[in-house]
Amino acid sequence: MSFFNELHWRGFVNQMTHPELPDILDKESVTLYCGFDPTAYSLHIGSLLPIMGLAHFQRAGHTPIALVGGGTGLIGDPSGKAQERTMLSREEVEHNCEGIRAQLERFLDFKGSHAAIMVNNADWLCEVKLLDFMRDIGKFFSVNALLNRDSVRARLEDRESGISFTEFSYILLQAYDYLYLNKKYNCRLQIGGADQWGNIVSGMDITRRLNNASTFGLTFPLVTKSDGAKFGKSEKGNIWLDSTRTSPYQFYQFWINQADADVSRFLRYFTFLPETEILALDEQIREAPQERAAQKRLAEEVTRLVHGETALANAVTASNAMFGGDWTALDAQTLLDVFSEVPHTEMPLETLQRTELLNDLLVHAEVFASKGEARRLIRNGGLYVNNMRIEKEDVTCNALPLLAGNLMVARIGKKSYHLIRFV
RNA sequence: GGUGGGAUGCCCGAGUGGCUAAUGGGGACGGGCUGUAAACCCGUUGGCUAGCGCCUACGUUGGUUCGAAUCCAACUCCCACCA
Repeated sequence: MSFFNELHWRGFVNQMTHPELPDILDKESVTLYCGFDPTAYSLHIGSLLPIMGLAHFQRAGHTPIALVGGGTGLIGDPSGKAQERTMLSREEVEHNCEGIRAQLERFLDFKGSHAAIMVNNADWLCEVKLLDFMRDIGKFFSVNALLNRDSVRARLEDRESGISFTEFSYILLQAYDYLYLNKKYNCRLQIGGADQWGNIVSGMDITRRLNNASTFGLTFPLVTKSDGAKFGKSEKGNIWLDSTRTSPYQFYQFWINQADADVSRFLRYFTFLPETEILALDEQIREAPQERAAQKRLAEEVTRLVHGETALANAVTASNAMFGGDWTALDAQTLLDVFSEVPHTEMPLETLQRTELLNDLLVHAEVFASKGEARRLIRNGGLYVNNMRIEKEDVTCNALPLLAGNLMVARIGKKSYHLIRFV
């Protein structure tokens, strides 16, 4: 399969600027770039598709440039944003850049003949002189055209939020990036999410005029879910790539829980598995959906890619223990490992001895916000301690044996665990 | 600036003197079924209490009344129409 056909088959192609782009990509080695906003210290899985995109290009012999938006991040891209954003301080942006730069480095190969390049647009955007910029770049942008852009027009029509000149001018900066990278690295392709189309086209336009170079653009689709909910969010918030924000266990669980209707698409997007293997997994989902072979494989591949082999192994062990396995006989260290992901309270052993009712203890450990809540849950049959369902509301603490001498594991419902450790 | 309307529990939204911790819907949580799914069914959804019950709550502050989310007054904020 040709490289472009593979991209297409995987569903990476939303729009492209030239119909001849597939040919060029199959015949020549191209330098391309994709930008990442430093809105936080970590990327979340919304950035995973463009990252995979860059990696695919590199594997096919093209040279990827990962651009960290240290300059544009000071302004803020209005694309797809209903409201003016709060500006981040220079220090925050700089700090965020360091974080996402370190993450991006894990996905690309910075050695070899098509070594990836990492750049930060603060390096050139911060050097540009205002009047030069307005004369050299601004002259080529028609305000009439800018006003017609979706991202701008939506904000103009909404009198409540409006748009500041700062965000209005954002597109010029991103266009300038393309111009700069074209000149310096002969970068000829920009890729990005579907919302980046306008920014990409503007960059191509200015590059054609000023560098007299013909360049290309390609966008990826917006990742959607079959139930209409936003991809990449759990009830607890964003799924981050940083293991301190979203633990490898939670990350693994996020993928395990994807719907049958989505998993095939996500395997194409977020793994490097070859077509034959993905088609085989599609088949298994049809034949034996209850096995969830595709979800397991998806979770395994993506967790390994983002967090590495060891973290994956731990996530799998913890998952197996929490869903089905009998962990009550495990020794203290293994228990602590398995439950290292779950909320966890330490309290003195004497608190246990002084507290009579289990309810009071669990409220004390902040497993429940109030005794009423605890009672309600027990009444509904949703509380388990050390893997045993609590049947009565007035169970006393001393009726329950501790695990490994000093541990108590409370479970609410099927999935929510809390570890209490007595010291 | 003028005139009208509104503010209720996580959200929407009923209630217009006692039967109202407050109908209903959504969401959330739990149970059942199942595949750690979807759909569906059931339950729970202010605090303390084993329970009787007690306390706190209907924008804020006062008032009328045996009794107020409900009536009155002032204040704060929102919305609509007019200028």
